[in-house]
Amino acid sequence: MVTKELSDLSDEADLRRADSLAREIFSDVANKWALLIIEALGERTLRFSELRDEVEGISHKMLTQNLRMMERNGLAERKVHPTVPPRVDYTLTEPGRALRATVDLLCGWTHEYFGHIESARRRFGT
Amino acid sequence: MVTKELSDLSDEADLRRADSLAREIFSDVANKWALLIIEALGERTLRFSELRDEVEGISHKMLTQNLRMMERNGLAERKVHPTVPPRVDYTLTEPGRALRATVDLLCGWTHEYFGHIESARRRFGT
DNA sequence: CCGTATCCACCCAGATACTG
DNA sequence: CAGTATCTGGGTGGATACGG
Repeated sequence: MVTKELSDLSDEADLRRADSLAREIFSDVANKWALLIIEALGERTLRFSELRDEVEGISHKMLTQNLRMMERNGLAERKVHPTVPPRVDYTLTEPGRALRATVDLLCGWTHEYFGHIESARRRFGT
Repeated sequence: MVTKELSDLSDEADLRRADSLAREIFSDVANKWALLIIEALGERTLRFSELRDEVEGISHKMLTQNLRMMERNGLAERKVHPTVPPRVDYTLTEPGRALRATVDLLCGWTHEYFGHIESARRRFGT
């Protein structure tokens, strides 16, 4: 790394930066569309339009926006085929696949506790 | 269950309802504040004000809002002590603790891939 | 201390239209 | 087909105030 002379002060600064970066990553990832896209991609590679069909209810805009975010964070790889009509494929990278494992767990949880939640809501009064 | 005579049609209807319910639960849970609150609660039981301090940056409003949601879905239990000043304790229920296990994994992921993400961003150009 | 209600500024997401 | 830009309404969350 660069410029690491005054260890005490810069260590604290590093911690703060790391913290804020961690929170930023968390915010990026902990949102419904991102997680649904990751789940949709799974092991496959899909084109933009296939993803659009796969992730029910997502708009063109939200899809591109989240795909950019995922590319930026190195979660997905974007491969452009210079054909006509154009074709763009998206695939999860290794970090993306690791993240998907946790998303799978979340989906599993939803399935497992579906009944609990339904009845909890009834007790609560919808 | 009630009113289940015409099996074919109501089965389809059930699937649709189950699906929309699943998506609703997913949306409830897949949001940054909910996940951070769950993580903050952990095994402990905390009062409202302690949670407020623990979950950095959350507003009074967002905290109550998410806690209500979690109570409604049976993820957390709310215990009011009729003292003065009032005191309200929150604890994760069993479903909530199960969910926390997946959140822990997500946090672990963030920590593990921190470096990957940082460098991916540099490659991308911030 | 905890909860709710009101107000309002801001952001976000959808719609639309246009490029390559 | 995929991506970008612009516009706009409605939702969202912060601030504030007040009640239990």
